Amino acid sequence: MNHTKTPTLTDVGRVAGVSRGTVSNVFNHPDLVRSDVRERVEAAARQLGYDGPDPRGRVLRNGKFNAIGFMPPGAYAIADVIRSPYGRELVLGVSLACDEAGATLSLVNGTEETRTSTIREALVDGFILGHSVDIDLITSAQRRRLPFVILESDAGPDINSIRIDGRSGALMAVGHLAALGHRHFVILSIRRTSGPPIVHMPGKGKRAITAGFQLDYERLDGFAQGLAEVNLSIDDVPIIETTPGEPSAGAVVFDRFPEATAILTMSDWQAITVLDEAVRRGINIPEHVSVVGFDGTAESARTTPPLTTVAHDIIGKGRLAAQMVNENGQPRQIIMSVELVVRGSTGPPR
Amino acid sequence: MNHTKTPTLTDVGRVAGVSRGTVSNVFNHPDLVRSDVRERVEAAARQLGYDGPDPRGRVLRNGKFNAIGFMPPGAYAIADVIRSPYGRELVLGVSLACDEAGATLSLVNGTEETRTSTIREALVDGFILGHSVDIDLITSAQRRRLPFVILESDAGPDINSIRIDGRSGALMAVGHLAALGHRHFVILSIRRTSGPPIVHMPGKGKRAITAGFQLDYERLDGFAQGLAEVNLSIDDVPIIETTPGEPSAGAVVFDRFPEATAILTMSDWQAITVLDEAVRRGINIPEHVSVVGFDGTAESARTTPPLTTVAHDIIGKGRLAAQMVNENGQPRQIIMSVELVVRGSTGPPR
DNA sequence: ACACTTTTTTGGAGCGCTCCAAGGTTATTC
DNA sequence: GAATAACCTTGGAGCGCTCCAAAAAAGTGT
Repeated sequence: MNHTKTPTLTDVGRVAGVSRGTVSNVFNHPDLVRSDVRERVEAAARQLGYDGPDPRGRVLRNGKFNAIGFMPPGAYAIADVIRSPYGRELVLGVSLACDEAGATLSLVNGTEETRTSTIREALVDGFILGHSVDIDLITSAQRRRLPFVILESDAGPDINSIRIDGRSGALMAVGHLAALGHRHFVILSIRRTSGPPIVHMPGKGKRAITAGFQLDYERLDGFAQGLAEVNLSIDDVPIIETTPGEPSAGAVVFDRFPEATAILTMSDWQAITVLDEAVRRGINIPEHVSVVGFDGTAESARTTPPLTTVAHDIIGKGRLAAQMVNENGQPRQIIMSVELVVRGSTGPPR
Repeated sequence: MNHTKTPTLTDVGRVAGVSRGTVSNVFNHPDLVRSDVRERVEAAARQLGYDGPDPRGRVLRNGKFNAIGFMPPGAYAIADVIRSPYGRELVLGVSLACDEAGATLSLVNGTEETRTSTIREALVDGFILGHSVDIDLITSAQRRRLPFVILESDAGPDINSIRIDGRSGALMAVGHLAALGHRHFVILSIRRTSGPPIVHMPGKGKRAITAGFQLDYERLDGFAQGLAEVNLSIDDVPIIETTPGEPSAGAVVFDRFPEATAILTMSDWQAITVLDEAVRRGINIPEHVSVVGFDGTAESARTTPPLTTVAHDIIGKGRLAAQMVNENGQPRQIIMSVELVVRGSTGPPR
């Protein structure tokens, strides 16, 4: 146990008989320093156990952290992001871009209350904010005068955002199923609060939205439009609001709506839990019921049967988000296209 | 675009007619400040667009980042960690502990060359180092005088480490298969460099280890011991060194070693790729061949059939690692127990 | 050996903050 | 209304560093 305080540039300089500035140069601009001096300094550093300039001082002086922060939306924690097939693919993309830029990726958590102070205090040069329009968060981020990008929300022309064309995706999903002949749908929408699935029986008006994000409304809109195109009304379709990954989602669908032949979801994860429940019950997919996922995660290709899903380039989205933060240019609003990937989980109705 | 420089505590103080220290108190110890003064300061802050003390100054003054760093081992990048079922579960555990401690989780990348400088410069109060015994990295971390934990490597009594009892796990895996009657094994060991699977035909001596980590040797040892207990020699067992996730692993096994009835792996991910290949070929598991995974990831329970695997509490390990870093107490070496979870991927030989 | 150029080294300034001892103010008590 | 206690505010010190203008040293040419 060594209780002397950790050495600083000045200490090393004293031992080596040079000034603080020279020691700094040895570590940051070695070519500026005569080689014998450099060696003397290095020897002194070694002797003192000095391992290079303390990042704290450097950060204050340079004004940069060389890190970008990723903050999950709403009530989600980083752990939820990692658990989710979509979330981890997104983070993967971000991490790739950080890697390329030589930056660190900080995963910052924030409960509802601490969120804004986290934004204020995070040691980052910019932020990626998960799909959230929380106005407080945005003003907080703006105050900090750091570049940031919002995912899956359009916050106006002054704010960087990247989102997918979820409405078209939803439309394509319905179109595909309708073309196969389906008339009996169930929609799994995303519950943004914690708790068991909420079943919204057919009925008029805005249902299924306890506290939705923009992407939820868009997809629901797309579903509605797609249904309208085949002379069905979303008002006649049951909507189940469920947390992705919630294992009981499938059970609710099969128990409550046995007549449904097609299940529309808003995430692959939801679709996967439905598939899991189908296996448990010996229900054949797609013979008995068709299932469509959303996002096109890597997992969607590996299920049995592989999932038909509305895919987009999640990794690319994460990567682009990180690049936008790093570049810190004019605000852009990017809408990424989606693609219906038809695989084995959809077929004609029974 | 506002080109005046960002305001500081002093600026706010000047506008509010109080000292820098009082402004600091308003943000950090509001209870110490008379309420009318506090309001005046808050008004001034609002007017100037000051959003609280700059973290840069705070960090230098306080000496803490309130963050811990996670660095993947060897040549792996953060992206690889997130891709791997094991890795992401580990990070999940770390993130849970960080969340509890109100700390940020920094995912720090480092190529072979930049690794040590990354350690030197990362804005963290401590590190979790992936399963690696790289001595340079350890000295680097020690130099920085920050607490750190190494996973899956014992680096001596002065260094925090957490590892599982992989040898016993491997032993149990072999024991289980032998008890079922298996005599024809193939081992999938982990290739730590990139590239296609390397097949090591039966033969004496240390095979299958291009550049192994401690955990690789331990598990191989456990396999050897288990085989010896049923009068088999690991020297007679083919060993295939393969990167987890490498999709061709299964093909190599089935093509080259059709006589094998039991496949031992060192990770669930490897086992899962074998299962995938079996599906592709119409090979029934476990009727035709038994497969054992390693680690007991969440994924292992969801395969078809569910995977028999040597499980341990990965999330708990990540969480504990983060706690050890945060607590910064006496160095400890922790060995976590493993458990053989028998599921559907193992059965009697054909 | 001197003037001049080039290469190295120096140390002050300042990044923005929090701590803390000391001084100032207000409230309470007798 | 003075003495005492409780509460607030102040501003110097210092965290460790990098930048930069200027000084010093080394090199070059005549």
